[in-house]
Parts: sequence; C-alpha cells; structure tokens
Amino acid sequence: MDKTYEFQAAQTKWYEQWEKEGVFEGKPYSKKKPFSMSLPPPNITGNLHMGHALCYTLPDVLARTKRAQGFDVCWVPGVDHAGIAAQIIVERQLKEEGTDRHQLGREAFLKRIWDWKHKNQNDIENQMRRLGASVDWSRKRFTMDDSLNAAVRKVFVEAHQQGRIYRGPRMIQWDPVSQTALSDLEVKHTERQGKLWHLRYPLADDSGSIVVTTTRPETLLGDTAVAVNPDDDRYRSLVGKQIRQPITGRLIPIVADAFVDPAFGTGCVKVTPAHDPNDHAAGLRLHLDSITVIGFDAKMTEAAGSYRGLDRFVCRKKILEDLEAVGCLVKIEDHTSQVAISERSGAVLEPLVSDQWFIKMNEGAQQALEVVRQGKIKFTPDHHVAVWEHWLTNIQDWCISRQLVWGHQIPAWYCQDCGHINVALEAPSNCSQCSSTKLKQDPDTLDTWFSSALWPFSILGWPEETGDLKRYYPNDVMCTSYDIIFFWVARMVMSGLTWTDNIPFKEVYFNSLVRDQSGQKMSKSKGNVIDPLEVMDEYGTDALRFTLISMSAPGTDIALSKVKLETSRNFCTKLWNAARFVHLNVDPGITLDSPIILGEADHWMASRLHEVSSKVSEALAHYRFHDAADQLYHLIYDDFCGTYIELVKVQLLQGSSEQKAVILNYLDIILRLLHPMVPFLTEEIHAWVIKGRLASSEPNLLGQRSWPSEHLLLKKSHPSSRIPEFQEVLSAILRLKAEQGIDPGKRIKAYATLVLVKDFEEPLKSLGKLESITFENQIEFSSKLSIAIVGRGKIAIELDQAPTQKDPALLTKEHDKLSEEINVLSKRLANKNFVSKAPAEALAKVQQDLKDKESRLDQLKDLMRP
RNA sequence: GGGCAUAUAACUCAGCGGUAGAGUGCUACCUUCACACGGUAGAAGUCACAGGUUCGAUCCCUGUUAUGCCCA
Repeated sequence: MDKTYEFQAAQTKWYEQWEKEGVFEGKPYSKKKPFSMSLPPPNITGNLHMGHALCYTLPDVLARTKRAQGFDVCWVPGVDHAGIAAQIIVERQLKEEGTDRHQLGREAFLKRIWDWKHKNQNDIENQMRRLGASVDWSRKRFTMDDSLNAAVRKVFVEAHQQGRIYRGPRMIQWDPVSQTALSDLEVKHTERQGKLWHLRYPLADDSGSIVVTTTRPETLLGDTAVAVNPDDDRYRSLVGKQIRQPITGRLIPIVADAFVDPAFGTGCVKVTPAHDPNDHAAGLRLHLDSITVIGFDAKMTEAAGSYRGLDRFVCRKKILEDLEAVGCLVKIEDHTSQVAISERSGAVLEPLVSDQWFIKMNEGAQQALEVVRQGKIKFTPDHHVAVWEHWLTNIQDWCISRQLVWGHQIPAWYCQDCGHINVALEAPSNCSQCSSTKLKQDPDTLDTWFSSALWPFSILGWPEETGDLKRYYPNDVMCTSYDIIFFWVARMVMSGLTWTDNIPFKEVYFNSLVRDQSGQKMSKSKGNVIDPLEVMDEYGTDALRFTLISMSAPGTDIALSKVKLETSRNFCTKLWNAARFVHLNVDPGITLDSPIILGEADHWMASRLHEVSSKVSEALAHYRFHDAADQLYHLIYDDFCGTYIELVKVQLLQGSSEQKAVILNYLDIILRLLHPMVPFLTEEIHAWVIKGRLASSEPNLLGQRSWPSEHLLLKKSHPSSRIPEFQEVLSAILRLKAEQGIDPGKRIKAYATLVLVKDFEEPLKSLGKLESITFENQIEFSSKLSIAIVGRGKIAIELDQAPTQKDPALLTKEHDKLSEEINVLSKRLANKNFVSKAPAEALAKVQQDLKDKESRLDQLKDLMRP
C-alpha cells in the first residue's frame, strides 16, 4: 500500500466491478424487501454540476446502506429531454452553420437533436458513474422513450376525455426569443430600474383631463379603459365618463375596480386587457374589449396602426415622443418595476392571449394537499409543508403546450374541414365528427415537466401492469432539491394520485442548495462555480462525497469550500494510513474468523463501534446525513486512529494472532459502516486488507457485504471501560509537561494516586514518554513536583527544579472558577422550588457535581497550602 | 404585500429545557518506527436584541432588528 491514498486509480476501477457484478441491480424475484427510489433525471444539455453531485450522493448513501441492510434496492436512473434548453442549444449550433430548423424541416431537425442527445447522454451517465451513484443502469430511462411516450399519450387522451385537459384562448406568458408559451412557474420576476410615466388623457367632453401612470406606454395603443379605485374620492365623480385616448383618438370609459392601488402613481391606470394579466382579469370582469397590439414576434401588430412593425421597445420611444409632441407627457419618475423574464432565455416576456392547451389543477391539488396533511407523504425538512400548502391552495391551471419541436408532440389532430379537434392515442385516419381525412396534427409539444410528472411510475412501465410497477411502486423515497418542489414534486404527486390512484412515493427528502464558500449562489456570471468533476480530480470523489454529506444538515444550504474538501481528503488519508498500519502488521494467515481474545481497549472499541453503528442507522433513517458523517468521523479519527490504535500498538506490532484478529475485525466493521459514504476508498482498502481474509461464504466486494450491526463483536455486551479515565490521566501528564516546558520526548518520573495507573503503566509510559509512573497513596506538595488534579486523584511529574512561576497563578484561577461553580450549584440546591420540582435525575446530577467539585477544591487547596 | 427560513468561537456550521460543541484558522511545542493530508497542549462565545413561560431558557412562546429564499 502506498503512503497516501491514490484515488485516481480506485475511482475508475471499482465502479466497473460493481456494475459488472450487478451489485446495483434491482432483483424483483429475490426474497428481500424492496426499497425503491427514482433519480431526478439530469438534463441532456449539460455536465454534472454541484447540485447533481449532492442530489445523487445523498440517496446513494441511502441506497448503499439499505442494500447492506438486506433490502432489494431498485434505484432507477434516467435522463430528461429538457425541451426548451436542448432546442436552444441545437438551434444555436445550426445558426453557426448558417442554417436554421425551418430550412432543415421538422424531421431532419429532430434527427439532429437525437444525435446530439445520444452523445450527451453518455457523458452525463459516465459522470454519474464517476460520482459513484449506485443506480440500476439496466433500468435506465429517457423521458422520450417509447414507453414513456405511451404513458404521456394515455394521460393526455384520458385527461382530455375527462375534461381535465382543454384548449382555449387564455392569457399566457409568451417568450418572444424562444417563440413559445411558458407556464407561470417558468417566469422569473426580477426588479429592474425603469420609469414611471405620467400621461395626460383628456376627457371626451373636453371638461378636463385625467393623469394616468404606466410603466409600459407602448401598450396604450391597446387601451380599452382607464381605471381608478372605487373608494378613491379624487376620481369618484369621473367614473363612467369617456376619455379620448391622445394617440389613437379612441373613446374609452373610466371604470372603477378594486385592483387599482390608489397609492400607485396618480392612482389612475390605463387598462390594456390584451397585454397585462391584471388588466386581462379586470377586462373580463368589466366586459372590456381586448385589442392585441403586440404580436408573437414582440413587434407591433396591424392594430397598432402607424406603429405596426416596430419592436415593442422602439415603439415605446416613439410613443413617448409623440405624447410629448401633443403635450400629454406630464412627468417621468424613476421607478423600480417588476419585470417578468423567461427562466430559460432571459427574454422579457410578453403577456399575450393565445390558444394553448391547459390542464386543470384544482382536483389534483386538493388531493395532493390531503395526502401530505394526512402524513401519507412525509417531507424532510417538514417546514416545506407550509410552502406546499401555500402554493397548492392558490394554484392556477397549467399551460402545457409549447411551440417547440423537441418533446412529446401533442396527440391532437385538427380537422381541416370542420375544425373539430381529434384527440387520440394514435393518428386517426379520419375526423370523428365529419369523417374528413384532411387531418393535421398539432405541431406543438408538451411542457417537459408534463412527462417528468409521470416519472415515478412511467419508468416502471406504467400504463402496463409490469412486475416492476407492482413491486417498486410507490417509491420509498424521493430525494430532490427543494427548488423544484412545485415544478416536479407537486406535479408528480398530483399525477400519481390521478393516474395510479396512489402516492408516487412515501417520503420526500429535500436536499439543500450548494453555494460557494461565502454562501453565494454559484453562477457562471459570478465566476464562483465549483465544478464537481474538477473537485473529483483534485481531492477525490470520496472527499467530495464526504464533504457534501457531512454538511447536509436538513434545511441548511451548503457553503462549499476548498478547506472543507481538504478536511475530508485528510480524513480519507487518515483512515488509509491506519488501514495500512494494520495491513503491515497483521500476518496474511490471520483472517476475520480467526480466534480472538479481547483486552480492555478492545472491549471499549467494540462498545464504541456498537454505539456508532446504531447512531448511524438511526441518523440515516431520519435523513440526518451530517450527524451520521460526524459520528463516523470521530469514531474513525479520534477513537480508532487516535486512541485505540495507540493503545493496542504493542499488540499490533508484536501481539498474538488472537489479539491481531480483533483489530482486523474492527477495521472491517469500520469499512462496512463507512462504505455508503466513501465507497471508493473503502473498497480499495477492503481489497488490500480484508479481501484475502474473508470467510468463503462472504462476497469479495465490500459493496456486496452486509451492514455490521449483527456482528457478534457488536452484539455481545462489553464491561464498562476505564479508557476515558485513562485518557484524562494521559492528557494531564502531557499537559503538565507542556506547562513546565519540558521536551515532550524527555523521559521523566511520574506519580499518581489513581489505581488505574497500575493497569495502564505501559501505555502511559509509552504515550506519555515517561521513565516511570508509580502509584502512591498520597502525593504531598514538593518543590520538585508539578501536580495536577484528575477526577478524585492527583497526578505529578518530577522535575529537576522547582515548577515555573505560572503554576500558582493557574491554580488560583482554577480555584476561583471552581469556587464560583460550587457557589452556583449550592444556591440551586438551596432553592426549595428546584428541589421540589426538578426531576430526580437533575437533582441527583447537581448533587453529584457539587460533591465532585468540592472534592476537587479540597485537593486544590491542599496543593496551594504553602 | 403574503409566506418560509436563518442569527451560536475569527470563519463555516452542528447542538440542546439542567456547566457551550465540531471542522478550519490562531498560539506554543514535537520531523517519536501508519500518517506533517501527522501529533500534543493552549487561547477563543453576554448563543442577535427585548419581554414572557419555567425551579431553571442559548433552546419553548411573543415582539423587534438584520439577512436569505419563495410566492404575488
């Protein structure tokens, strides 16, 4: 074994082995209990980023642990077709080649994207392998696989029959760059510095004028009213009068509606039902006309008269100039306005009325609320329930059609003769209404999330009644990032309840976001992106995984930094070296089932292993990944490497086979406990140290071995241990030496009034670098002794001269502190309320504490006497 | 505007109704035969602020302030 863990080789070697042995495959015909998960599919558009790294590492810990604990784990991976994002990328490529998708034609363009998809899918899948994600590749899915497409079509057709899916003109958010409609969730509201324009609109009867405020003057071409708040006394008398719109000359009414905020601008706004969601709603309430003046290309339409053909923002300038020319531009104020932009393209969206497909959400939302309220689906962290409630109780119908080529094409055929819409699983030969054969399929595709919403069951073969579906559905856990709780989780729950009459999963674990070291969100524009692929090269996959796991406290975002990665890497190296030490000193003939003899340190280590293995199981059962990682870190670093190996060094170097076999077994247990978090390192160590010493019935790969909680050494009871007391004594000796400025390596004499030193003479001498340590009934103050108090006894080291001056000062400080603590405890015991109301345990503890401290103070006074 | 979080050591964060914890950093010392990606010892906190509940509050409740996120 090398002196440090060379992770590069191990990282490529072991995944292949696991895959080859089928370690990760679900085995539906096994007698084991099933444990199933589906993986949030990454986009085909990109590389593995830190969000994936976290989102795949945590369920991997669960999967590997469950597998070891005897479950038939089925964790299905896949890739998502990412409609808009993928199409944007390929269209960009075409542009560079001087062509576009319209020249290519639909079929050729689709082929082009499929080719591109095949290459990318391999990349991202291999990156997941590098990360160690133990998914079942034999079941991998793509959101546009035939079987998934069949599921999509079935849902669409049935939902349409049931009236859940409908088509109609509605106000939607239009992305003029991507040339498609978007759902509300794909809209990001950002604040931008803009202006608030005050415009004078004259009354039609020339009796005066009214000043309206707007952030979008170009839409005034589509104004069909001016609105004020009904309770606004300033304008009450004007309601019902007509306005002559200064640019168009159109006569429009002044109306009253509660949606107008009297405090906004002049409290008087223009109403453009065709280009603003609020105005649209008001228009419907008040039966106003709707005039579309901006088209899908974000240019002014025919209805804009002389402004037609202008870009909407160019038109804005022109309108303002024209308003100024007629003296109707009253005032311009700076104003931060909310701008709706496309999450994907970044374009400023245009609210437009358009014919689109929608799916009703009410019923599904009600059911989704119920199953979470009733605890049928459990969230961790559970505060996401509140967010869930809020969104689902205010839900709108979902616009599912996209004007894209890449995706599931909508299974609807329009009759060119009678206009009837034929919705069917397969292309109909003629119209169901008029029998015409002139049918044309809707060219649009469905929102990518529409197919994602079916993921947990479509990947298992639904709508077919497959064996996988019966065995692995509902999934046990869904691990995902909280920022897609609505996009994905809510829609999966609603779809699951609607189409399978069942919840899609029993528990949801929401992982945090990974941020940079100062807590900033990672983004390319900020240049603070930490690339997991680079990290895996530089620090090792194991270090990356362990870092992410140990920082995953539920509900807290992760501020990732190099320092953290270094800590984890150092931890890996520490274990590597301990294993190497064992490897070098345990003869090959000694195996895991060799006879064993336990000494005091061995008993202590066994209890620690037992304690930690239960704590880790418990922590993982509650998704307390950080807790599990912390337990293992201290078990391995402090207890195993720091204390245990030091204590049994003599046995390891020159002990009996029975003594060495114990140490070997403990290393084995540690590897099995840590393997789910740190799979490559532990498998590599296992291959070096353990593999050749396994019983013949045991599998050769650590990834196939069992969770060690049933290990005989852990199950048997162990006598209570004096190791903690030993540690205190050793610590006191080292402290005394350091305080007195004695070379830590210098062998000196020590004395103690604690019986313990009789049994631990050798380790104390070797670890404390002592010439001798002798038990004494009494240690008296002496000019050549430096004395410390440990528990109820004293420890002393012998010096060549009197102890340095700082000694008495330290004693005084400790004396004062102790006195104060004793004072506090005595007061508490003197409090009748405390004595009568506090639980017996608390009372006993205070009494014991007081006794200990008083005894300690007595000894201190003894030391300070001269 | 509504909602959800967070505030603990220099930094990043755990934790908990009964004396405040980790990692990193810092200080001093040690290249001792697994490991300098190491070891030993040490310094370091009014647990944001103000009330309340309690025998007892860093922890529970209310309010305030600050920060972050989500929804409109």
